[in-house]
This record gives sequence, C-alpha cells and structure tokens, in this order.
Amino acid sequence: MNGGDEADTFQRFLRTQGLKLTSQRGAILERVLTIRKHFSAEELFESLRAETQGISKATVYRTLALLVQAGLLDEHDFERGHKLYERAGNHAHHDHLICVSCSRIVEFHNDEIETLQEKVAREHGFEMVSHTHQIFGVCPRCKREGGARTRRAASRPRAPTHPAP
Amino acid sequence: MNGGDEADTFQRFLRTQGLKLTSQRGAILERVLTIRKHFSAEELFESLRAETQGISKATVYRTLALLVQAGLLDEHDFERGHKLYERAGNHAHHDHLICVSCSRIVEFHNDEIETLQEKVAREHGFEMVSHTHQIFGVCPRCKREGGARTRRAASRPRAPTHPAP
DNA sequence: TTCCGTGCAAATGATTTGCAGGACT
DNA sequence: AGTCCTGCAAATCATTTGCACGGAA
Repeated sequence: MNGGDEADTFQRFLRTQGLKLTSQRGAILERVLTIRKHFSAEELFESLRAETQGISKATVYRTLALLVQAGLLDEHDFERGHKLYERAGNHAHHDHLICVSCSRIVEFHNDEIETLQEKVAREHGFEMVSHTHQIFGVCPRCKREGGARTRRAASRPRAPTHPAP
Repeated sequence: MNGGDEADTFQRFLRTQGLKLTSQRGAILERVLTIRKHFSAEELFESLRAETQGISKATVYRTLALLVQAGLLDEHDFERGHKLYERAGNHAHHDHLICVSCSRIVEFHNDEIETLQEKVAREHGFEMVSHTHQIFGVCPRCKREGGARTRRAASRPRAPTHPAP
C-alpha cells in the first residue's frame, strides 16, 4: 500500500497489456501518489509541467486512463465536463459530501446505506456493479462564514444537478 | 399536476423573471410534458424538428434551462457530457438504477437511505441541499439475454465512473 | 416602441485522436 | 527491427454565446 507497491502494480498491469513503463508514466504515477486530495487532469498537468522537463497534456490524459484501468485511481464525475481523480485502494470504499458553496469534498462511508443499496438493486432484479452517491450541502465552515468562500470553481454557481429531496 | 397546471407554472415563472411565453417555449413545454422517460436535449430537438416548423437547438437548450429553473424538469448527469432531463413533480423524489449493459434507467426510492443520508450529512456538519445516487448494475433482461442489447449508447463501453464497492 | 427571443454560426472547454519522429526491448 | 510512445495540433461533442433581425407586451 506504499508507493513501491503501487509502482509494482502499475508495472505489472502495463506488462499484461504489452505496454511499457516510460519515464513520463513513472513521473505521473509518482506525482499522483503524493496527492492526497481529489485532482483534475489539468491540475496534475500543471503540477508536472513545472518540474519534470515537461509532459504533454495528452500523455497526462492517456496515463490517467491507464492508472484507472490498473485500479490505482478512481475517477469521479462531480462536476459536468470535469473529471476528478483520487488514489484508490488506500482508503476503503467511500462516497462524497460536496459543499455547494466552496466545493470542498468530504468522504463518507455508511455501511447501512451500502447494504440498502444492494438490497434495492436486488429487489429490482439488478446485479449491482458499482454506484455513485453524492450528497450536496453547505459545509460547516461555509455555514459559519456565510458561504462566500470559493476553493475551486464555485464561481459559476452550478445549480446542483439534482432536485432537493 | 396536469399539463394545464404546468403551463401555468411556467407562465408564472417566466413572468416573475420578466420573460415571455413564446410559441417556441410553449411548444417545447408541451412536448416535454408528453415524454415519459428521460430524454436529452438532442432527442428533444430531433423530436421537435420534425413537426413544429423548426425550433433551433439553441432555443431548446435555453428553454430546458428555464424549465429546470422553473422546477418543471429535473436534470441528471448520468453519462459524462450528456445531460438527461425528466419531468419533475409528477413522481415523488427518486434515484436511479442504471443498467451497465443496455443503459436502461429504473427509478427507485428508499426511505431508509434518504434518512441515512440526512444523518450522514448532519454528522459531518453539512446542511444537506440535494443528492445524487446512482446504482449501476446489470438489469434482469440483460442478465437473461447475455447483455449484448443496447438501448442507448452503451456502445462505447463507458467504464462505470466508480470503483466497485 | 422597446426589450426579449430566436436562429445561425462561431466559440467553448475538457477530453481525444491522427500523425511523424523517438525510444525501449 | 519492431513496437510502443510522446508531443503537437487538429478534431470531437455537448453545450453556450454573440449578433442582428423579428416579435410580443
């Protein structure tokens, strides 16, 4: 579950696909492993552009896809037209609470909900494969401060994509 | 909860915004009210293009946004880069089961999950505003038939955006 | 008469892809 | 040698927007 393991996992994955571990892929993996929060392809690209002698955006996108396939990253669709990634495997499965004011993301896990989901799927004859569960709300800090804070692009006040329950 | 009501609601909404109920907006609302399932802007546009003397795609997009604001439609982000809409208010709140094979969408509602969500939000100090909950799996028909069926674009085998739980 | 709306086409913006020269095995 | 890769730029694709003319209140 440390970097070495994940480099090995990636290495192995690439081998099974007849692919190679290039310096760019190595640099991307290494950087990705240092990021603790959710990040976009763009952010990763910017972060790499500086130091490493430049990795193209196309390669970042291509490598992120590989890392997702290898099971090292999870991919989320919190905001339309803007995927976010996070390290997989270092936490147990979790879903997300998202602040509608500052876009902060907090992870949560609830066994009862997990169980109920399975049950719902079963009741409808579905064999559950995966799920997405996002709760949108106002985080404690924004409630306190009045909510004008913006961490990521909460500027365009994206109406929550969902009706209030 | 019939068409008349919703036309009134829209009319009223437009008035409060200083907007007008044009023939195009009327035609779009009318058509939208006849659709029972989830639909995309593109599909709505195609469906209108035929009969009405042609409504531009831009107007469809603009009007869909108004209908969402007016609370007459709910907007969902099931597939990346492809919003789907559905009539609001005629069913109680619900979430979705989505077949990973044929893209069929089945609605579900589970009070226990709803309650637990509120609880999770509260425990993290969030004031819940809305949520999105999608369960991906193989529907009964696809399980039976082997799953090669494609209703919508299940062609590009969009890897589920989420890790298996 | 005065905004509001519409259609058209061009602009977006994240992501993807075609291509040609490079690199690793 | 033979693939696999990368960087670049051009291509996608759903959605949005700028403009100039037509229309409802």
